[in-house]
Amino acid sequence: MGRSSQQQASENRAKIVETASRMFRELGVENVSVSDVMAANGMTVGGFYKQFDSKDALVAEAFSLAFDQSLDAWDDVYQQADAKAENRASALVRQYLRNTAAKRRCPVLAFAPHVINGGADQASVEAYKAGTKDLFDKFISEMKGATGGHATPDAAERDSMVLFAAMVGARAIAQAIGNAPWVEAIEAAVNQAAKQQGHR
Amino acid sequence: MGRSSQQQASENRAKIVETASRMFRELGVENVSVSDVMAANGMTVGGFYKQFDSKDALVAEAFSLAFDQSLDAWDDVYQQADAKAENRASALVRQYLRNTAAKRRCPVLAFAPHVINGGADQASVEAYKAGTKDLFDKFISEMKGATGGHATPDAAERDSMVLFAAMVGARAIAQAIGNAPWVEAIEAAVNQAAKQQGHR
DNA sequence: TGTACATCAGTGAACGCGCGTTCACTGATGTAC
DNA sequence: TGTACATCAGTGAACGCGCGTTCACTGATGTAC
Repeated sequence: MGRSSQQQASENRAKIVETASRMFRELGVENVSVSDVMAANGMTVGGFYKQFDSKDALVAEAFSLAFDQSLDAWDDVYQQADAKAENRASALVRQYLRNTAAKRRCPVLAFAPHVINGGADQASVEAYKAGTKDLFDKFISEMKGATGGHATPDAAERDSMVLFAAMVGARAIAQAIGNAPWVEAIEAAVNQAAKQQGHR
Repeated sequence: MGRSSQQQASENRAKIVETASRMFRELGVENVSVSDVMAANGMTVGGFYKQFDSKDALVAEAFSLAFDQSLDAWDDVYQQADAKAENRASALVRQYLRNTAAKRRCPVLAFAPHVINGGADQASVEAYKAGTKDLFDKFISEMKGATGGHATPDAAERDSMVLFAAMVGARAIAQAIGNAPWVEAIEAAVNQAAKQQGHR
């Protein structure tokens, strides 16, 4: 096991970021060690520091990747909704709430503990803030297309913001509580609100 | 420093739970060590295990206390709203979103990382689930008093659930992002929705 | 193109650190007479 | 009530463990001639 080629090293580096992004989303940053990430790629821990300055540096890159993937996933949902001539708000909310795959957890929620509790360095915090705002903007701007029956454009935008907060909140509660009738009722209510908002 | 009296020991135990509950809410369970809690009470770590079986046992008691305190705080908000003949939904949502004191963080959000990531034992998880459902029930049942202009009672209850999710989601985002215009816009939108829902 | 050497991606043991927990000990409190 | 002894709340050092990071080392890769 001597030196790897530059191309191989570059591929390994990219795989490490992808693996870390997935594991951080699934288990939380604090519950995934550098050794865990390296082992998941069939490598040992020492080599990590040839590619990254620190775990913090990996976290920042993993955050950015996760938000990019989420933005792409939202695009896909919108396109599928358009293809079926379906309400975009309803499709996105339904997909967001239905998504129980741990690997695809919403980065806004999955990374929040690391950001809130001061464990994240400046670059990671900025990646988190930028990524969260990008998702919010995508949600709000797409919702604007469905303002038809609203009293005013301002009212439509306010309703979109409430729906965004409700979508995130419902998912946060569902993740923490798990399957329970009252949680499913919240999810159903948010889905219903998304459906109605699109039709107004 | 020999043996303390039974009364003193009992008071110390209660203070430890109170301190732990406050620190867990403020900093997160994972970021507060048993030593931290004991030091905050002017004690050393060894004595902890004369009063508790484990950190997990303390966590479960601290969770229950935090939810009890939140329920009491919500009662206070309702009573103050009633005294001013103010909309209960609006008063609670405004207070919930305005509350930036770290010591009084919403336990639903503050404890979620510990529960979601598998760090919590069974007793703690059950205390969390029960406490969260209690807060939800208090919110929904009080909101039912304001169903006046709704199409159906079902629609009113659905709107209450959406508002609860939006309130929690808005607070989660605000805690993670901090002060930003778009976050304040979300909070304003949720406050507005609470005001309108009460009047319908 | 072939050769000699420098480079450096990856290895795996070791470091310091903080954590939850244990333990021998202390001495004031509680109890039996 | 007073005395002798057992109890046990709290002390503070120590344990094992996993973490992020460092380091001497390996040997295939990259480069200079």
